[in-house]
Amino acid sequence: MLSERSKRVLYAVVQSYINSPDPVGSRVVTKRYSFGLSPATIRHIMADLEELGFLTQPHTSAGRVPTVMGYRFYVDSLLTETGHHANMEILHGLYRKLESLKNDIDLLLSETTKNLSILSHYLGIALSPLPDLTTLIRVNLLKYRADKVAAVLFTDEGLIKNKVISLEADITQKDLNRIEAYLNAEFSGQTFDEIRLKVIREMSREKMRCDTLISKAMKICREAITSFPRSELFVAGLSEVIGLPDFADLRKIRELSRAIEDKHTIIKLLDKLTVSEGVQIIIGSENTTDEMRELSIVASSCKEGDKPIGVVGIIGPMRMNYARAMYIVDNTAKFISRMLAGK
Amino acid sequence: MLSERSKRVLYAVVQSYINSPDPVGSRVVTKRYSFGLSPATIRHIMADLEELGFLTQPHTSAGRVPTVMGYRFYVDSLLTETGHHANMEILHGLYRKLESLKNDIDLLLSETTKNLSILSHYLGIALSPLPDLTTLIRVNLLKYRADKVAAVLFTDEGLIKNKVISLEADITQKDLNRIEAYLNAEFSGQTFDEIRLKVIREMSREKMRCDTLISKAMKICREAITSFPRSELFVAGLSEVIGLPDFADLRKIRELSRAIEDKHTIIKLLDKLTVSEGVQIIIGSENTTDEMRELSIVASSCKEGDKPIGVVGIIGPMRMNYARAMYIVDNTAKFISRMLAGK
DNA sequence: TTTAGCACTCTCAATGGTTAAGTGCTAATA
DNA sequence: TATTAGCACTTAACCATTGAGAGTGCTAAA
Repeated sequence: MLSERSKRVLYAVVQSYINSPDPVGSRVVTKRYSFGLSPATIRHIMADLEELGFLTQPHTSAGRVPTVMGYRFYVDSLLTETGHHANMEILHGLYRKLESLKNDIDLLLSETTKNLSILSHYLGIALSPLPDLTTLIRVNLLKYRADKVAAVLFTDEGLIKNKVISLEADITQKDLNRIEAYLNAEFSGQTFDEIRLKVIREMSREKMRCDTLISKAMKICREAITSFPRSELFVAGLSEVIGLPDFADLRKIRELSRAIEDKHTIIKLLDKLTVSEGVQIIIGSENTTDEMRELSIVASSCKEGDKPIGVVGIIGPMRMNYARAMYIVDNTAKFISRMLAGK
Repeated sequence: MLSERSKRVLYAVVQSYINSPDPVGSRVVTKRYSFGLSPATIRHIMADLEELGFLTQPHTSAGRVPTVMGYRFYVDSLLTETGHHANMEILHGLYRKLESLKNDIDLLLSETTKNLSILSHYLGIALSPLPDLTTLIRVNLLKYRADKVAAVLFTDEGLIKNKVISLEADITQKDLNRIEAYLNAEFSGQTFDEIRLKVIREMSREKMRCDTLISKAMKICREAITSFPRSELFVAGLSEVIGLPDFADLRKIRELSRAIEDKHTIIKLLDKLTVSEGVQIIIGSENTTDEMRELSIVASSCKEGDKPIGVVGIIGPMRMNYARAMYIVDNTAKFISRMLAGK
């Protein structure tokens, strides 16, 4: 439907615009990219591309700028290309430093976002896995002061969380040990989601039987699990983004920083990407979220074996260096996956 | 040295400028504040105040704006005033919601920063206490996978931290229990600082004796303690600050967000305030830090009894509503102190 | 099908004039 | 002597105008 020549022109326009934020006119296309055609011809082609929805002009006498469709075309043709062998030794240098954080996923992800933002000059983001899908390996209950218990939850992701639980009544460590054994027997190996359900069911039944030990166990379990932090979002590099010509407007920065503070919006977006394979790209209004309609996301999920372990990515302007971003995100995700696989 | 009349004028100028960001001229002073003097006289006084360094003009034909000295005068006279009884029921409403977080200081502080920024429309900040001064209550070591140990550290601040430690050799839970008992006997009740020192001394001695159990214990202890997170900084409300007329300039926002990302700068500043009593105010370049030379800090430390538990505060422009900020920070600090005291 | 030529449109930067605010100074006043 | 009125001066901010420059679409010729 699109002639080979039109494609080449479109590609050139997008690339030129990504390189510098000036609307690109017919002249620069002929000059910088050797088509062997005059500006007039290019104009014709560009007019066609505009009619088809790939380009727009900010105003009548300006050059053209890609639309979401235009970026999408560009990105899709990037995806079919064979891997970019840009030389980024820095990347490996940076990630080598992270090896020592293997044991602390939160810290690992938070450092990773910093790396992402340093490398890309955009916003680095990372989402730790949804607790629903992580499975519990073991619980340990430790008495802490008279009426408080620290529950230590071990999960299959190397993630360990603790939570202090207040009890009305005093409790002995011995009782705790029995509760602990019971909880482990009952719930270990199951996902948090399953456990949540079971606890709710059990609790409604327990009311009748009134077996204090088990009901206490359930109470502790519920406290520990319901308060288990939702999947956590790490963000870094806002200062990189401020200063980009695309964010010259204060309002845009404000919107972005609000989105970062909300976290909710971004988490929902990334959540969808947890399961998908490879680098995912969402361009501008492809995003249904309103705050994101002028931003693009390049993200990839990390896996430990088959299990999704989190999402890492970059948020930047639509006019993003997609090739570079994809390269960075892809390698980062692979690096983390490999590291967590223990290799 | 400053006549009573001059003081009143200076106070009026600062207050007027805080209320709206226009340089204040002699006319508005006479109009809004009833001095019973003509603009000409006020001009004389303001010229004197400028010569003394309390005021400046942005340009020849503009009104006057307070200097750091001017703000300092204003704030100092605020401090001598009796408490402001502004009615802020919202404040108490907000903080009631935090009661449930008593058991998780990190979460508590992070929510507090949000409250601070909502209430003040400036940047809310909170610093968790320096680990050097917190004392260890107990250690528990839990085996986790074959060659990994989870160390759970209980401190006197309700703060519980865990840390996964990788060992070269396999170890049984039984050995762990003995190590645990040893560590508790040796170190419980001491500050992290003291423990750090002891461990270092012990380790150099251990090399000779080569008692594997103790040397293992020391290794674990060092790992667990040295990696104990430094005092953590929580920040919220950047989007509140963007949009303030004082931050119309993109560069300022960029500087601020860089300072937030660094954390280091702000931590160092707040650290000094940990020990001091009551609300502390640092205005603009009173700050030796360069990034902060156009910002003011209003902060107060929280105490549990005598023990400093952290610092909460607000960062905003020099042209800050100090009275309000002081009120908010003071009450927040007191609220948290009270809550942690168990009342 | 491509291209040269041309009139048209629009932004951007510079210009200049006007207004309004606020000052400092001087001289008169209480 | 302290205060005030009056006045000339300075400056930023606003507005309209202008011209340059860039890029377009259209038409007609190659």
